[in-house]
Amino acid sequence: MATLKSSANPTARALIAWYDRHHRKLPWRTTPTMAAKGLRPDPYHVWLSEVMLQQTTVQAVKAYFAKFLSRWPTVDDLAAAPNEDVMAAWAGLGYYARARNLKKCAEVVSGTHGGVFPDTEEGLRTLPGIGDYTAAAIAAIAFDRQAAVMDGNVERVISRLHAIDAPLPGSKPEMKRHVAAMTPAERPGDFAQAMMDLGATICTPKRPACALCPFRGECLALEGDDPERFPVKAAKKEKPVRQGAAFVAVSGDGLILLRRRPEQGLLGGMTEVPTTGWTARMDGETGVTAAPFPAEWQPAGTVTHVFTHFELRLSVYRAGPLSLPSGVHGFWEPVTKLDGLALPTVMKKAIVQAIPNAFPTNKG
DNA sequence: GACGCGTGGTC
DNA sequence: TGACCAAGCGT
Repeated sequence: MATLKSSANPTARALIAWYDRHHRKLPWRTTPTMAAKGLRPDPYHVWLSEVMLQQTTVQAVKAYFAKFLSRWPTVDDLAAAPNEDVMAAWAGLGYYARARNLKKCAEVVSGTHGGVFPDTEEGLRTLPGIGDYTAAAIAAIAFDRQAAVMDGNVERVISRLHAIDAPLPGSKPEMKRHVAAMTPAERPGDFAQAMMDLGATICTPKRPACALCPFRGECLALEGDDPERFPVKAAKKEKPVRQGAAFVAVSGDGLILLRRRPEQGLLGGMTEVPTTGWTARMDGETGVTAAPFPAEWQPAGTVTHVFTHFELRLSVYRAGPLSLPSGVHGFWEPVTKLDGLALPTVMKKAIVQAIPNAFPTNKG
């Protein structure tokens, strides 16, 4: 793993030297040694990991990455998979539009590009679910392109390095210019991953380990003695509380009533138990009177779940064992086979509230 | 440019 | 313990 040529800027050289010693070993990566020899990671692996990592921690992604690769070893396999299988495999990871776009993207790459990913930032940028960050990351990491990669980690590093007082997201273009100016022609993929590793392990949001940082001699935020002040961000809005009811109906032979949510919007395309609308106030029609069918609905407690932009308090009602009512919208599934379904976490919570042992393999 | 969009970990 | 945050994207 040769250090960068002296023609590269000294900041990038210092970072790459740090990365060669301290890089994280992750399942979707090749080592710097391999990268330096020109060995590239599989673009399918890079793409899959990058999409999963959007707003999601490395720890949470690892198991999902392994499961997807095991089940769909190539982009063609994923393209050929049923939507429902992909949504079920993604269940629990959140931001389900990513899974819908993942499937669409696989279909385009497999059907239109012969199973080969575009090898430029511009080409990648046209694919579903691939935005500015992901296009640059795949281009740099998988195809050795000199692309400026900027995610939340990089924003933090850059904002501190230059002590940028202007708040995000307005300051993004300025930061992007700094990243582009730093990015070397040699090993741009390792440079990008090094910036992100630095942000994740040294230049952390709280209590950064500045003494160990390869930029400690040139960091303006450290010089100003308060690195934690950066990045400056616009104030965020407070989260409203919404309320609703969820109905867990179980038949005499152990079937539970489920529905599929609309493709668009919150939890789009995922499976749910019947619920009322989720509104600011619990009034009139939003209570037990809005059950999917008449039955002796018993209160089973409440579940609280925090989404990105609101907090949900669900009153859970249970009915059963009962004989299957007719004319009910939805489908009935064995309570013993819920694990294979596309149930988002909030719905698992509601089901567990009514049926404590519904997911015996999970904590509960 | 602002908003909608999940979840689990951390302190 | 509640607030913050994590390899953002689409509209």
